[in-house]
Amino acid sequence: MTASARRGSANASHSVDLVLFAPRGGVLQVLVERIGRGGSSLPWVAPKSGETLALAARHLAKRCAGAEPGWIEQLHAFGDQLKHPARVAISVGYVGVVSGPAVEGRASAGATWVSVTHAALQGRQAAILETALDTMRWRLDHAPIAFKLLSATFTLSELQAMYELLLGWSLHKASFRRSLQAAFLVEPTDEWRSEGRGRPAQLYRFAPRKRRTRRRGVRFDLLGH
Amino acid sequence: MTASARRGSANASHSVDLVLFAPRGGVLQVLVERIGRGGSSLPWVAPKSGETLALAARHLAKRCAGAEPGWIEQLHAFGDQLKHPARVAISVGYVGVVSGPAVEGRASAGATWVSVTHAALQGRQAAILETALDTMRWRLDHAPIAFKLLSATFTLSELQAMYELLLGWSLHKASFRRSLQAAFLVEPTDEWRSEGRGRPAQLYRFAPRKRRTRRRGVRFDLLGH
DNA sequence: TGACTTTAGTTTCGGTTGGCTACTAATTGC
DNA sequence: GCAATTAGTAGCCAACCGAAACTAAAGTCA
Repeated sequence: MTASARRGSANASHSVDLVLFAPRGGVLQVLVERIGRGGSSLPWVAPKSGETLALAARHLAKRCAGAEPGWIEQLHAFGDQLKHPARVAISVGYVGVVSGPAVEGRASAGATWVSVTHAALQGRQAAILETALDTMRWRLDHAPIAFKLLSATFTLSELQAMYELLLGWSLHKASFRRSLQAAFLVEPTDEWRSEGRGRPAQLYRFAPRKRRTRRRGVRFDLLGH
Repeated sequence: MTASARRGSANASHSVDLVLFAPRGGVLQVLVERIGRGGSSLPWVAPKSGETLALAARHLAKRCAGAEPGWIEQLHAFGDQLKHPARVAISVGYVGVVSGPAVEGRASAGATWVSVTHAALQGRQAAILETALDTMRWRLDHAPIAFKLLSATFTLSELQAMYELLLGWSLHKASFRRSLQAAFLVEPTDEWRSEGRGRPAQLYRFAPRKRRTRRRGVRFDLLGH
């Protein structure tokens, strides 16, 4: 199936563009399609009439990555940068994450996993990628994105490493574990995993317990980005 | 000018829908247009070709409210609820705030300010309003929305009252002032204002000083909304 | 005049959070 | 046995934050 065949009408009014992130080889990578000489494009689709945006994005993700995204969310509508491969008036950006066996090897025909710093996107899609990275990183505090990228049971070091990979900076071990425990998000299993060197690590599972949400005051320190 | 005349083609591909908030009479109100019997609609427009989304939203706000919004921001693209007055495939939602003399009296022909709890919106526009309220409240921590709704100089009690009106709950006076001072956001003028009863209040102006942004750890306590 | 009310603004206390250093624990490799 | 490596914990300290209680300056009214 060619790229143009699966995109439907060439003069569609809008597109759904997908930024799909995956942890690969210890770095954060993004799925792009090669176009032209040296350039690349985000996967995109012109939704069929009657198909919801969210569903179109999920289908696109499944088709490109070969697996359901563990988390996916809409960013914005992008229309202020003109340059876009589909030449549509507006593009609705989605960001998602995916992991697992389907992501480990090479991507399917036409698609490639590349480091987020090496995605040669232009115009509107460059803006979409930038927004996607920002949004995913601050959504880490609000949605269990990192948990969805791990197996059902995992060590706390794996969890921390996943957060660090997604955030792009390192975290403090003791603080990480303390606030994790305080939030009642994980519960220990009675299994331990030995990874060769070093002390074996206990396995945990994601088991959030509902907590009362305290009403906070105004956080002036965050004002002005 | 009729509503249909200023909206351009009836079979446009997408619309820009605006949720405009204003502090009026001590409560938060939203600008709606009366349609049909008892129902109402958010102001919306079908952007001209070549007009950016952001600009279309700003022009719409100026036209409906008679003043430039102090803050305006895109929400999402909404397409999953079908019911919408423009019958377009997708609607790009914007949220903004406005205040001042143009907002004090009655709104211009066709438009009405109503309490956010009494806006009789349906389908897609009901979802847009709900998202707008959440996003605006959430953005209070990050953008100087409340400051833009006040005069150039204001008392700290006025500022706190504005935050409380926008948030919908009350704040603690001492904590509010302490974190405000710590963030170096305001500076005192040498003017004082007496409002009849009680001690006169000192006037402040919004004068943010750039601060180093400290890198935080992961906030597990926020996870799961 | 002087007590009372109203609004502005500050001080102090105590609990919670979160970064950091330094520690203990268990395993592999030599 | 001993160093290296990874897992996990303890405790200190500074920052933050909600609350109560305080002082300060104006108007109201007997």
